[in-house]
Amino acid sequence: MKLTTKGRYAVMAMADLASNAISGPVSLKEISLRQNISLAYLEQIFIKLKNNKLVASSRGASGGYILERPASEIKLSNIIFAVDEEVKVLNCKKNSKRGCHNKSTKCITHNLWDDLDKHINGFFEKVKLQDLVKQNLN
Amino acid sequence: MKLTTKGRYAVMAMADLASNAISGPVSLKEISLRQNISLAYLEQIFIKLKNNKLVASSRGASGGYILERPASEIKLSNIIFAVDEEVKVLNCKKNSKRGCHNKSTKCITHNLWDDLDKHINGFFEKVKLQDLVKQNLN
DNA sequence: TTAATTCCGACTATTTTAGTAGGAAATCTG
DNA sequence: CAGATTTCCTACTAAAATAGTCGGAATTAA
Repeated sequence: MKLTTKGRYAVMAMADLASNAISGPVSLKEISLRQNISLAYLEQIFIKLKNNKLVASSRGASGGYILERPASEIKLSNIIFAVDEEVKVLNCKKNSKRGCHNKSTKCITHNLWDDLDKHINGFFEKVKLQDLVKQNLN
Repeated sequence: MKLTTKGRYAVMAMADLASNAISGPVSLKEISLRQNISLAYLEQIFIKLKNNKLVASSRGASGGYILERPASEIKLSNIIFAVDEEVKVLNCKKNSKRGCHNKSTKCITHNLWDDLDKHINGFFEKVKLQDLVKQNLN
C-alpha cells in the first residue's frame, strides 16, 4: 500500500462521482473544476480506475464516468490499490543487496513493516466510498 | 509521519544498539557492518537521533553511541519522528493552490488522511524498542 | 459536421530519497 | 606526544519517484 497524492486524488474523484453521477455520467472536466485537479492527470487516474472495474466510461459528447458498483460496495482500499499499485510500504526484498536477503542477518524490522502494512490496509478496508459521501453531507 | 528506508534504518540501528551497547558505546562502524548500512549515511541518521535525545555519543577512539534511555522507554514513534521529521502522511495544506484551501471546495478526504495519520502513529506509539529486541531473540 | 469527450503514449519538470565526499574536532591508546 | 579512531559537520550528487504536461486519435451525442 503506497500513499501518494495520486491515491488521494483518486479517492476525491471517486467521492465526487458518487455524489454527482446520480443520473448519467460525469465528465472529468467537471471533476477537474470541482476538485481542482488537472484534467490530464485525472485522465491517467481514471484509466486505472477503469481497468480495475471501479468505474465505467462512455465516450463522446456528454459522455463521462459512472461508478461501476454502488458506493456502498467500493472499499477505499480498492481505489488506492487501483492507482498506486504497490502493496508494500517498504519492501525489504526489493533490493537484493540490502535488507533481509539471508537468514543470519535477518532484518530485525521485517515483521514490523509487514504488520504496519496490514494495519494500514485494514484501515482502508473498513471504509467504504459511501461512508465518505455521507460524511460530506454534514 | 513519513515512512522511508531512513526510518527503517534508524529502527534497525537502534535495535542493534539496544542489543549491543550493553557495556560501553558501540561505534557506527560496527553497526554499519552488522546491519549493512553505509557508515556516512548512519552518521546522518545518528545526528538526528542524538538531537532528539534518543542516543548519547562519546567521541574519539573507542567512542560510539549508547541509548540515552532504556529500550523499554523508547517508542518506535520517537525514532521515526526523529529521523523523518514530518508528521503528516499527506498534508492538504502544504500547497496553497490545491487541496482544502477554502471552505466551499473543502477537500472531502481531509479528515480521512488525518485519521489515517493517527492510525499509523498509534501503531508506532504502542511498540517499544524493547519489544523488537525481545522478538529478535526468538 | 462539430464539439465534447475518453483514450493513449510519450515526454518532462520537480521533489524526495538515498547516498557520497572531504575534512575538522575530539579522544583514547601506546 | 603521535597516531588511530571516532564523532561531527557541511555540502554536494545520483537515482528514483512523483506529479504532472502535451499532442493527437477515436468515439459519440447533438
